[in-house]
This record gives sequence, structure tokens and C-alpha cells, in this order.
Amino acid sequence: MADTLTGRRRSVLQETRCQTCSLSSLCLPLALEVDDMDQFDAIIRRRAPLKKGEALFRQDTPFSSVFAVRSGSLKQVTTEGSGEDQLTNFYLPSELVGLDGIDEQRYPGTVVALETTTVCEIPFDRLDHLAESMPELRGQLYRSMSKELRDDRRMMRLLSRKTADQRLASFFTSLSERFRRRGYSPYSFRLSMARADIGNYLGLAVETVSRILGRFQTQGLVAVSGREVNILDLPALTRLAEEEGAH
Amino acid sequence: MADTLTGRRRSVLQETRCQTCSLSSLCLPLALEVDDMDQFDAIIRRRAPLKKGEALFRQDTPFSSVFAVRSGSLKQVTTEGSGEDQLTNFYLPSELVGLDGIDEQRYPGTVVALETTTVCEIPFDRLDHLAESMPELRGQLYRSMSKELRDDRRMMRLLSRKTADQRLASFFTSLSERFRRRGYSPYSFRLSMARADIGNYLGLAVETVSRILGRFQTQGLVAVSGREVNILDLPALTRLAEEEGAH
DNA sequence: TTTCCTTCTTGATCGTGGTCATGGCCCCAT
DNA sequence: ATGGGGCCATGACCACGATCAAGAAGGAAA
Repeated sequence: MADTLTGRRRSVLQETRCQTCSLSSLCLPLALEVDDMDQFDAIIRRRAPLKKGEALFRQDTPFSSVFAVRSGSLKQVTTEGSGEDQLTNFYLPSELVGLDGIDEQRYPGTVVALETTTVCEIPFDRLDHLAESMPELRGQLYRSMSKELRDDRRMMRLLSRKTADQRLASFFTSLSERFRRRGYSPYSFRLSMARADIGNYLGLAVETVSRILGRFQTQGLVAVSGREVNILDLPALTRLAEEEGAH
Repeated sequence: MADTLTGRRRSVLQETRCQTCSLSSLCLPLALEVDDMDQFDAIIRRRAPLKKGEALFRQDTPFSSVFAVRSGSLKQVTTEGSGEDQLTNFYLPSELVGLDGIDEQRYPGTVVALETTTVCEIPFDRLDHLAESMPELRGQLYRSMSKELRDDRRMMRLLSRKTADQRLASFFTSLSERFRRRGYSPYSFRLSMARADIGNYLGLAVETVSRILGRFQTQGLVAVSGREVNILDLPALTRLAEEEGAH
């Protein structure tokens, strides 16, 4: 009894329930009724915040859970054979991490916090069990995976058809849009990742990222100071990002 | 009654039941018991074969079904804004087409047959309904999507880190492996796609594809004649495909 | 503070692969 | 058989972005 009370008090203090979470309109349980959300809530495991640089999980370790980002941000990095790392994704609050591990029951990449980050752990077998009786949850799970597929295709287009300038422009407009949807300013934000991460993600050398950032600055598209970004001309940036091909 | 008989006779003649399908060990219902497979079978819609160049569905049309390839092959092409097309995938028998349309309820690309091709249409709402009571089917659906996510990540790595030679080598080894899994020769096969398709898919100009194919030939890695391919040194090709970076 | 190390910027040079241009080939229709 | 058109191969040239190199700025710990 004492335990239960302590448990409840702690969870309220940490605002760890889905119903009070500010991300609930974007996150997995978005379509659930109150009762269902309570059930969903009950399978979530809270975790101590990850410090910058800490790994949420490592490549090739057994898959057991997916994770919803609650605050902070992460990057997913895959190492293959003798080759160097490939950064395949950045994750922001409300996004689901680990879905690509279901198939082989191992995580295909290491996921690392870019800053202090908290996540909700969702054991996959229990999630699937709930999904059996909650069509809305099932639908939301399909949609999350489907959306990630679409985003991947967009990334392939970027990598195979866009110039370096267009890649950077796409990167900024995409980030801007993601911040907007989460209620933050779409014009002013702080990058949690290093230039090297951006380059790796976009298929560019760090030097190229630096150079183009400089050029964007002189063109009055953005104002960058370290990791602080101000988008000055979003329409122009969007145009640049969307016009494809070499010229 | 007459209708039922006719229906049953037709389906037997066309070998259109999952239980008699040679792909059943690779396809969606792979984990199902006999009874479940019959239920699954009942929601499948058979389709007249697509002729070369015909579209299975077009970009931005409403999503309603996913499709399992029964024979032949297809390509998925996305057109965006003013830009040119981007070929995002080739589909071979047993593979599932259309999963990236769930999220927005519209197909994000046009899918076109590369040769005479037959598919099984699986209405998604009925599939989901079945999945509710068949955990194995649900699992297989997750796995299909998860696998596609992993393949996409591999493609991103190819596009952002590999040289033209390594891309072509990867393309051949991947095709070879896919044929092998389907019971065909991994060494000798016919490409159903044009050079231009390969180039578009791999992020290379057609001319580059031609040139490198020529080089592979003189290096004794493959023998290519038109669309007929003979892989002569698979180990070397695999090594080339896997060693990443510029050198 | 000072130090040390990581991160970022800027410059110079070079190479891969894109672009443009031409010609051959294969397949199909008439 | 004879064009015609898509598909493919090869050559010449050039540009984008990688690589190499050096130095400046930022940030954490003593």
C-alpha cells in the first residue's frame, strides 16, 4: 500500500503519465480513449534521463522495446563491416525509436543522446498484446512505420538527386517544420548535433557543411552562430530545397 | 451455387490459392496455420496480369490495398514538384508493395510493371481486421515493414558513402541474393529494368552505369550481354560492395 | 584563469562522376 | 527488307564537392 502511494506520487511529480504529457497529441497513444490510454500507460517503463553522448541501445543487441522520445534528441548510427559510421536518423520528442529492429530482433544501429534526453520505454511484446484489442493503437503503429518509410524515401531522393546547397536547405526546412509541429519556434532554434553529424547524415564532408552555412549567411537566408540558428528567409530556403536537379 | 462452383474452379485453375502458391514460404501468410491461411486467402483479390509498362497504382491516388507480387517485377517511382522522377524501389515476387501509403492514405509513388506481372491484392482494412485475431499475421506485417525500413537504411548508406563501382556491385550482389532466396540461380539472370532505371535507383547517370558495367566485364567480374547477366566472381563483387568509403 | 581538446572555419588542390555529343545496336512495325 | 525509335556504349570536357592542411574559436576541467 505504501509502495503504491509512493509510486503514484512519484509518477505525478515526474509528470510521467501519458494523459498529462504535452506530447500526447503527437505520440503513439494519440487516438486512444481515456480507459485505453490508462492501459497503455501501464506498460510504459520510465527511464532515468540519458546524458549527452550516452547510448539508449547499441547495434546488434537484442530487440525488446521501442522508445518514444519525451524530451531532448538522439541520433541513430550504423556501423557496417570495415566501413565508417552512417548516421541514418535524428529523433525529436514524440518520435518512435527502434522500429527497424522488429524484423531481425536486433537493433540495426546504435542510438545516442545528443543532449540530456528522456524517453519512454515501450516493451514491444506488451505493445503488440495491447494492439490486439485496440484498433486505434494498431493503426497508429502502422502509421508510424509507414511514415518512417515515406521519410526514408524522401531521404533517398535527397541523397541521390540534390546538390549540397539543396541538402542543407532541406535539412533546415525539415527541422523548422518539425519544431513548428511541436509548438516551438520554426524560425529560431538550437542545433543539438555537431556539424560532423549533419554532414554524415546528409552525405557531405564537414567542410562542405561549414562552407555552405557561410554562404547561406551571406545570402541572408539564415543567421548562424555556433549551434544557434535563426531562419531569416524560410520561403527562399523552401524554394531552394524543393527545386531539384543540378540547376 | 453455380457461382460458387465457377469461382472455385477458376481459382484452382489459376492456382491462386495461397496454400498452393510456391511463394508461401516467403510471403505474408508464411506463419499461418491451415485454417488461418484459408481465411487470409478469402480476402485476397486476384487481378488480371499487368502488361509491361502498366501501372499498378498511381502516385497520390487513395490508398486501399497492399499488393503481394506473385510473378514478374515492378518499380516504384516518385515525382516531386518540378523535379524529375526518383526510382525508390524494385519489387520481386513475394514482396509487399504499398506499405508506405498507410500513413497518408495515399500512395506516395507510382508503381509500374517492368514485365508481365501478376499480383495479389490485399485490401488493407480487411487485412487489419484479420490481424486482430491472428498474432502471427500481425507479426509478419510488422516484420515486413521493419525489413523495408532496414533496407532503406542500407540504401541511404549506399547513396551517401559508396562510389559508383561499389553501388553497382551492391546492386548485383543484392539481386543475386534475392534470386537465390526465391529458388532461382544467383549467378545467371535477366534484368527486367533498363540501364536508366538502374542509374536512377543508384543515383548515377546512365552513362556511368554503362561504363562501369564495361569495366566489370573487362575485370572478369560479370559477363553482361544486353539484359542478360552472368556473375563470374561473386566473392570479388561482394568484397567490392562491402568495402566502403572512397578507398 | 590557463590549458587542452574538440569543434568549426577557411583556403588550395584534385578526382569522381555528371553533362554533352555522337554513333552503334536491337527490336518492332510496316 | 527497310526505316524508325528506344536503348546502350564510348569519348571529351568540366564542375561539384572531397581531401589535405592549417588555424581560430569554443568549452570543459584543473
